[in-house]
Amino acid sequence: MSARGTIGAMESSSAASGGSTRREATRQKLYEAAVTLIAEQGFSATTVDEIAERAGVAKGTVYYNFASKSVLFEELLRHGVGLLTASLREAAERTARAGGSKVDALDAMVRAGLVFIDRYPSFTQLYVAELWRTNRAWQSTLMVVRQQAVAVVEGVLREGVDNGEFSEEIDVPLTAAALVGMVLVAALDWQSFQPERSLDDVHAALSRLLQGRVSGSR
Amino acid sequence: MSARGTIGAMESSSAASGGSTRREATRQKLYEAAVTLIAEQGFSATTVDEIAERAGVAKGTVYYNFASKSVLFEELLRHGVGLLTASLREAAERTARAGGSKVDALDAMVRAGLVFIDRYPSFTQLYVAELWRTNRAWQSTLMVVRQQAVAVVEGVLREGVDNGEFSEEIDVPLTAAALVGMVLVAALDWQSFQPERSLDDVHAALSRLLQGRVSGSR
DNA sequence: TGTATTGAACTGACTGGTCAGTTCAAAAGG
DNA sequence: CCTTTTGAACTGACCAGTCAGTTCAATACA
Repeated sequence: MSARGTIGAMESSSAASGGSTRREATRQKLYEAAVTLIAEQGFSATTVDEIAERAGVAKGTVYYNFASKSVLFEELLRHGVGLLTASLREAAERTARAGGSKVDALDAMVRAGLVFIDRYPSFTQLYVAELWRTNRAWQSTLMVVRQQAVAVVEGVLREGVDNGEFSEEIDVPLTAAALVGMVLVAALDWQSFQPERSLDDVHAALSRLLQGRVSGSR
Repeated sequence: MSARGTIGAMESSSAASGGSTRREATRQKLYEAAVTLIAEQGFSATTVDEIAERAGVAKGTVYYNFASKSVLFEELLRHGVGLLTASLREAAERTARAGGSKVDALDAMVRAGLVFIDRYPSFTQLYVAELWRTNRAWQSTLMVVRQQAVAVVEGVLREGVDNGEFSEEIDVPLTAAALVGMVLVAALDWQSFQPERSLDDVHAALSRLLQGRVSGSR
């Protein structure tokens, strides 16, 4: 229905390991249904019946394809963050190959982040909502997966410090977290409160902030 | 148990309007219990029985004091964000009175935000987790309350643009959201993953980022 | 002072409903 | 034929909200 993508388009590689295409297709529909419902309502408030209904599939099919509701959710998480990490890494490498600076790499990653959030807003919503919870079954999955994504940003920062482009005084992990937060919150606000704005627009505003071109007038 | 504060300590002013002290005290205990449980598990996964038990109160008491589970939650939200907004506003005014620049005001607000999150980590967690959900009963409460907080930051940015301290090209609402996000995510990460660090430490790192002292080496 | 009265605050067993997860025979699908 | 899907029925746990009854503390009264 929406023009937005669904987490996990990309396994055209179903030949390997013998996953049947039909099964993969219903799994896909289930992911898609689950991600939007859980983003809207939260995990506990979303029922398996709802997921099945939105996916246009019988309830039994859910349990034929996934061991439980939470397993379905965990696989969703792993899959989505995998996509994000790959996209960030690709952006960093692309600028590196083009001989760009580390600031350029950071900027490219900001854009990659925005593109991701634009494409998978529900997933992002759901991820943020769950990340800082404690006492949940999938806490560890979430931690692992978070570290993968943040590590890419940290890597670029560290390289920048090493080659003198960034100050030695910066706190790499904390700065990385802050940057991720900046993009995350700005993008979610963009989606929620001014969806008419273009990605370029948002990217430009964040670039400015990133490069300290805020203070100091025109 | 924890040294952390509870949302809403401060109504010692029970004399006015005849609010009984006893009732206020149990309300307080219920807030305290609810905020940590919901932060840990989410709204739907937290039962009223749990809240009552942790507050050391019978279930009926919850319903004597609040119309429903979600009303309890909404009042919690309103109360907590009220505290935050007041604190941000106070920080901005304090620097203004001391003749500080707008960057100083921003910096003071970053610190105020960190202090708040340090004091009420559960509340912050819960707030982030619910803010971007749609389809929820308290969506509108949340929006109102969010706008109050972000508006304070926007105000300072706008004044800075007006007096030439900030570039006219900055996008006020988006930059405000990005700044809030920066502090929020950095602070939550600090709490979750390196709680041993000092507030000053974290504040220094964010200041550096805020003032664009990241690129350009020592 | 001691005692009775009153209304607010609190209690916890109970109810009606919901939901995750199971099962299965039968029908596609390929 | 072998895999996958269907859909409906069922179970058992769990949970929000209710309500008749109890406690508390303040005030009135003797």
